This record gives sequence, C-alpha cells and structure tokens, in this order.
Amino acid sequence: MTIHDHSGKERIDAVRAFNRFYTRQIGVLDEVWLKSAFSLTEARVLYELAHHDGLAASDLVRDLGLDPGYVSRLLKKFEERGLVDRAATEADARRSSIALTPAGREAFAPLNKDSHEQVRALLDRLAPADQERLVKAMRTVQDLLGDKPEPKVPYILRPLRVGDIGWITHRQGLLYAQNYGWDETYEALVAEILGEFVKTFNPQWERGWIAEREGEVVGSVFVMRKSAEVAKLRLLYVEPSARGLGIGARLVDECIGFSRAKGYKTLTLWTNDILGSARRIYQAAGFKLAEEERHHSFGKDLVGQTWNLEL
Amino acid sequence: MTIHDHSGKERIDAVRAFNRFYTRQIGVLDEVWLKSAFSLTEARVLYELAHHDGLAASDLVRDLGLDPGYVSRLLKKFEERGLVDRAATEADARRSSIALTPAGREAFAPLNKDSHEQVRALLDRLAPADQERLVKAMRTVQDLLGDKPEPKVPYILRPLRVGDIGWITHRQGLLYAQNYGWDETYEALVAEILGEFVKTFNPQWERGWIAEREGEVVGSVFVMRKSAEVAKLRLLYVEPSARGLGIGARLVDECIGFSRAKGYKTLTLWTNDILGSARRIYQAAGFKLAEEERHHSFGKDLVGQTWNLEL
DNA sequence: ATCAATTAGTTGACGGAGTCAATGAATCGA
DNA sequence: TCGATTCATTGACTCCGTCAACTAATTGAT
Repeated sequence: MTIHDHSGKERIDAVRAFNRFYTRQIGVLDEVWLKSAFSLTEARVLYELAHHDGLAASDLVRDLGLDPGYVSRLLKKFEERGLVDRAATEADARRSSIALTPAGREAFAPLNKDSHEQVRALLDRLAPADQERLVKAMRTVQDLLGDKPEPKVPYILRPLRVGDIGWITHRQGLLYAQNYGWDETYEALVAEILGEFVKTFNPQWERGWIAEREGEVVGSVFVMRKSAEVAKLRLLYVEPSARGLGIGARLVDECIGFSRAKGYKTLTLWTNDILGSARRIYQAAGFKLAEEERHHSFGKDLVGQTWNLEL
Repeated sequence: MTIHDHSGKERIDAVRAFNRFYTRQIGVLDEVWLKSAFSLTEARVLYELAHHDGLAASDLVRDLGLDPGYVSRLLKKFEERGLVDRAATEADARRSSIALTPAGREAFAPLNKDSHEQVRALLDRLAPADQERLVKAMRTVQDLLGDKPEPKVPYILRPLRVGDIGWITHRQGLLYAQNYGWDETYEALVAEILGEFVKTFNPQWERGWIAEREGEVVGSVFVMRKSAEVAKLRLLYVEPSARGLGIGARLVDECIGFSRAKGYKTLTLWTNDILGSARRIYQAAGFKLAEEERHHSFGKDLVGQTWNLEL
C-alpha cells in the first residue's frame, strides 16, 4: 500500500514494458498450438466455435480481429475436413451459422487439454496465494482495458461484514490525507469510532451501510444512537472513482429512512466546511446548518459544522 | 474486497481467458507498427537495439524468442539499409556486437513515438486512479510470471504511515475470520487499539513497525506502554503469503530491542493458544508463559495466554 | 417502393514472415 | 586434444495473412 506518484510518462513506459513482456509470454504459450495440426489462428477459431454456439463468420472476424477472406478460406478447409457444419440462418440469408461437428470437437479436445495443462504448469510454479494475486491482477487489467459494459446495477448497498471497518478506516485515512492534508489522527479517529460502533452495536438503534460496486467497497455511512431522540449520521464517504452515481445521496437517504422508522426525532451530523460535495448532499436532503465552530484537528485549522434534520 | 474462492480449474480458465484477451489486445496495439515500414518483429528488434548496447544476434534470439536464421537475415537487411553496425567482438570471434547507427535511431524514433502516443491514448481513457490500478496490476502479473530475481531485500521495516492502521485492521479482521472463525468484534478490537495508539502516541515510549515487501504491507507489530516498567507487544501479524521469511521473528526482535533501549524491565504480551506459529516465535525469542485463562471472545471459546520476557 | 449504402461472405493473386535443416567456424570442457 | 556446444549464416520452402475485386442480401433514407 504505497502511494506511487507516476508521471504520465512512467505509466506509459510501464504499460509498454508490460506489452513487450506479454508479447513474449504469449509467444511461449502459443508454442503449444504449433505442435498441433492447427495454426495459432485456427486454434483460436476452434476455441471460439467450441465455446459459443451459432457464430457467423463475421463474428469471428470481429472477435478475433482477423481478415474476412482468411476466415472464409479457413472455414472452408474446416468444412472439407468435416470439422464444422455451416447452416444458413433464416433471418439473414447472407450469414451462416457455424458449429463444430462431433469430429470437430474431437479434434479440438486435445488442443484444449494441452493448453489447459500448460497453464496449470505455469500456475503450479506459484504459491496458491500468488496464483490468486495473479488471477486478480489479470482480471483488473482485463476490466480496465476491456469494453466495460456499464454494470446494470451500478452499485448495491449491503450491511457490514468482517473486514469492512478496517477497509473504510484505511481508505478514509488515505483520502483525507491526500486531498486535505489531514494527518494520521483522522484515521485514528475513524478507527476508534468504528471499533466502538461494532463493539457496542445494537441493531435496534444503529446501522451501517456499505456501497459496493463490482465487488469493491465504494462508499459507506453509519447511523449511531446519540440519545433516545437523536440519531447521528457519521462517516459518510464515497470513493472518488464512484462519484456522480448518486451513491452519497442514496446513503444519506437510507440513514434518514432508518432514523424515521426507528422513531428518532432528529438526525444530526458533524462535518467540516471544506467538504463541499458532502455539504451539498446534506443540504439537498433537507439538513439545516445549526452551528459552526473553529477547531484545530488532524493537523489543520478547520471549521466544524453541525447540521440537523428534523424527522 | 470480496473473498474469491478459486478452484484450480477456475484459476486456469481465468488465466486462459486473460491470454485470449491480451492476444487480441496486443493485436490491436501492434497495428501501429503495420503502418510503418517495419514488421512487428523488426520493430521489436529495433526496440531492443535502441535500449540495450552491445547486443549480439543470439541475445535477440533468446530475449525475443525468434528463429536464429530469421534474425540473421533481418540484421543483414538492416545493415544493408544502413540502420545497424555490426562489429566482431574481441572476446569471441563468432559473436558480433550490434548497434543502431544514427540513421537507425532516426528510423526508430517515429515508431517509438507512435507507440508511445498510442499507449497514452489508451491510458487517457481511464481515470488517473484507474491508470494507477492498471499499472500496478500489470506489474503484479509481470513480477509473478517473470523470472523473479528474488528481491534482494525480501522485506523492509518502516514506521507507520497514514492508511496503515486501517489496512492492518482490515487484514487482521479478515485473516482471523477466515482462519479461526472469529467474528467482527475482533476487527473492532484491533480498530480501537490502533486508534487509541495513534491518538495517544508517544514516540518516547511506544512504536509500531510495518513490514513491507515490494510495496505491499505484509506484517506489523506494536510496542505500547503499559507502565513505567512494563512494555506490551501487541498485534503481531504476518501475511500468509509472506511467511517463512523470518518476518515475524524479526518484528519481535525489534520490539525486544526497542523495549530494552527504552529501559523497560519487562516485555509482556497476550495471545491465544490456537495461534501456534506466533507462540513458536515468542518461545524462540525467550518469552515465558506466565498465565493462562479461558475466555469467550470474538464468538469463540478461547484460551488466552500471557507471556513475559524479562529484559 | 426504390435505390444507394452497408454488411456478409467468397475468391484470386500475392508477398514475405517465419520455419527447418544443413553447414562452417569458434569456443568450451573433460 | 577431441567431441560437444554455441554463434551465425544460408538455401529452400511453407503457408499465414493481406489486399482488392466481386456477388448477394439487407438496411435505411426519401
């Protein structure tokens, strides 16, 4: 968990280095195919056909980035060898839907197995924990570079789980340090608040929400009991990468709804005036500024604000 | 932050999916070269020559995984075009050391620039934070798959930084939940201890150490002041992926050294009997078991142990 | 309903990227 | 010293993949 400070150039060089590295890596991995009766591209086509039904030639051209003429000839050869069947589609007489024949599957199976075994051997050289890191890193690369189909559900809210309060402490500590220069005592405060919250947690009166997006924690908020009539909204935060999705407003809404349902009379919160985007959310939700006071905390001179919402 | 549970097959499939994905990705990236007067392989060779001095043909064959005959012809063509110079080496009359001529550098420059710009465009589509994630993930893949020159310094110790206590809380909470089934109150305890520690931190009497390996936190430990004569070692932990490097013992040693230097008479610690690997470290360091008591904590019936070391 | 523009697929012609095997020369090693 | 290995070159060849021209079906704009 270090804070790298990459200039654009360093990042670009790092990506280019990775491309060179993986070009080589793929070259090694592809040697498996060369032993077989199929060329690398033929193998790629077979793979696609084995894993997707009803593909047309144009799909292969698009998905694998190949030349149409080459694919045409390649499929013709496959058909002659009895590896694939082509059937014209009813909807579009130009397209034909291609499928592996049993013989095609039989020819593909050993290829597939070899490739599988080769990757297994590659992974076996790594400790299980490293295998996991590898897979996760690859998935990250793929997610970032691939065409992200904007997640249908942009985010979900869920209750707290083990690991959450540490993670929230970590992220909030870093974010406020980076953005506002707050020192480590802010992180310490978050840790204490959350530790205390979990230890004395009473689901009747209190609750925490985690906003999660594609498996990553991207925000959170807590309602804590201040007195029988007053609930306190605390530690609202949304990851910079997930802003603009309305997560902050949604989290505040949940707090308001919960507080009302539990019979609190007032929902209060404490924040600092420099946190502008949070303030806008509170205002939009109907909170009124009740009090302001200067204070020195987290290594900075700040202006604290108390906001209240009558429920 | 989800807990993935990969069987071997899933991991293998994930790696293969990544290979297919990146094969395609590289295909797209390589289109830059195709516009130029050089083939992809020629461009790769030029890149190597531009970035390393005194290469021999055999080095190119090895590093880029090419056919010797092909490289020979390729270099011959380059030489004819005046792009490279070949000079026989004194040490070995078979080898010749290859270098780009000024004309060669001039021919390579635009290629290199195009590639650079292309990657820049790729990165510009991502938010800065995502660029950072991408670079980090690529580096992880490269480190894991490349011939790892086992890091000369397998780990370093450093003082606490912002973000650490949250991270430690997060990791300890997850690890003990996964391995021993402890509930969220353990994570809460860690959060409170660390929050309190930072808030009341007195460098004269207390200290924390972070073990870091290749930029990742892999362990930590704290010495806290219990009384004028007694120091307490707390929250020792080492990531499973970093065990066997002696990090745990080293962290305990640091604690002992610090406590001695500060004039404490006793170093004490509290642990649970199920934590076997930690116990072995304490015993090896000279700690003596002083007390045992049953207790119910973290959702489990446990046997707590107090160990002491007279300094 | 019509016609231009687009898309799916085919075919011929071609180039040259990359492979394979044989060879010579220098070096290493037991 | 002599066989084995390494570096580099060359001839011969394959076939992968590109490019352009073409047909046929479909789409879409008017």
